[in-house]
Amino acid sequence: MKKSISQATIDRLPLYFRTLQLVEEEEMDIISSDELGRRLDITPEQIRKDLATFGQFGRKGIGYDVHELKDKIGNILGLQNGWRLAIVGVGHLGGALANYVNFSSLGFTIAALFDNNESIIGTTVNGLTVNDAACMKEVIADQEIDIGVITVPAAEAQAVADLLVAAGVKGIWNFAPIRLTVPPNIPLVNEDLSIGLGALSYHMSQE
Amino acid sequence: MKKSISQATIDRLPLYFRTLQLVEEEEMDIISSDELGRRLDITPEQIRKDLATFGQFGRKGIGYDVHELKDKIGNILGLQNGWRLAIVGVGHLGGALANYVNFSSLGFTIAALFDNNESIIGTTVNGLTVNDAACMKEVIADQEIDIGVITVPAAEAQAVADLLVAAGVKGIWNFAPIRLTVPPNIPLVNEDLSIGLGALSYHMSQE
DNA sequence: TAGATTGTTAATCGATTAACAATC
DNA sequence: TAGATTGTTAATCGATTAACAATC
Repeated sequence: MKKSISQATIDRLPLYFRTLQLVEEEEMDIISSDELGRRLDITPEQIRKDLATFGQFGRKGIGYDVHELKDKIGNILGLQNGWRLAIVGVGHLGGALANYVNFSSLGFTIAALFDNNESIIGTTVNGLTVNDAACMKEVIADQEIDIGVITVPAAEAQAVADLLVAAGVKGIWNFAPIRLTVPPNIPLVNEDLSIGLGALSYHMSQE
Repeated sequence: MKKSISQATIDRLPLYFRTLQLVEEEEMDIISSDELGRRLDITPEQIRKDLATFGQFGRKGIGYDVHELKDKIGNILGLQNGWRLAIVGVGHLGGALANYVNFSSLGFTIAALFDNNESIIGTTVNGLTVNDAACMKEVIADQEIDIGVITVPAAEAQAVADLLVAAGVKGIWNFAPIRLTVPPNIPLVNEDLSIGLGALSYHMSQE
């Protein structure tokens, strides 16, 4: 299972997947690495190299079957698992994510919300009632949650991560701007907005 | 001006900056690359290499002056410019960003909001009145906006980018899941949530 | 002096790009 | 057959890691 695929390759797969979804809606049946690359600003060689990591998906002289390639990439990414998410911290960002529609097109379901603020617990966001964070263990088991999304302040994030791991989530998506420590078998992805904004500022200063 | 610093290095600078801010609050005056690396899960060699790209900031046998290094990195990132942001698209995500507090600690100011939805125009979010997107050019000039933040649906994102560029913004931070085309002198950073979520799903599927 | 730690050069590792045979 | 396009190997490029002299 440990084939050591480069993170750069993995990070491009969702882009391929999303573009293939769009291409599918345009009712194209075949696409070349050239056309896919043109749409994503990625070289066709790079795309063929990425795909070759996982097998042979195309036909020489023809290109790739759009439906088939989309499904294959979806399977590589594990989207068929239909992962269920719980958002911990229903502030502005957590609330926005609870309403984010693009998740469902990738096969994810937001299935539970948590907060520890009395004035937020019990309210309804996008059809889901906000649970008391104290009930995390039961609700996560009950709702068969796979992924914990952390949108609490940095100071509380590690404690929330610990609770989520104890409750049995299989992965963590962290929006708090802090390094978390989790067991090595629990994948963790950090979404750090200050990196992008900082990089933008840097490039704007170079002109 | 084109020294071609690696993007990987640039992306780590905001992490260094933020950690130095925290260390400063702890009233530490000196920090070693070892300690900084421990806090960020980055090797000390990597940190010294990154910093060496921009000059000599430390003292052999001693370490780095926390205040001085923080200021130097802030200047490299251009944070002293006090960039002013405008958010276009005050839906859930745009609204969340408008309320996001971490921006100000990096020296950014959210100075204008835009939408084209009649029922949102004129409302107040975090103390700012939402402007009609039709007035973008005047408001952006008036408010001296530097950065346009795009939080509209993918289908509208390119048109918004064109408007922002025409209005004179110096950089674009794009949250719409689509590749935008902007003039080469306008830095563009894409914030694509499906990459992180896709990568998380991939890693969870490998266990 | 001994210990600590930087800045920098050299070595290694890994990712991207180029080239092209295979083949539809 | 001629043109198109993949899959894969080789070449290049760039980033990280290791090592260590300089020096506080």
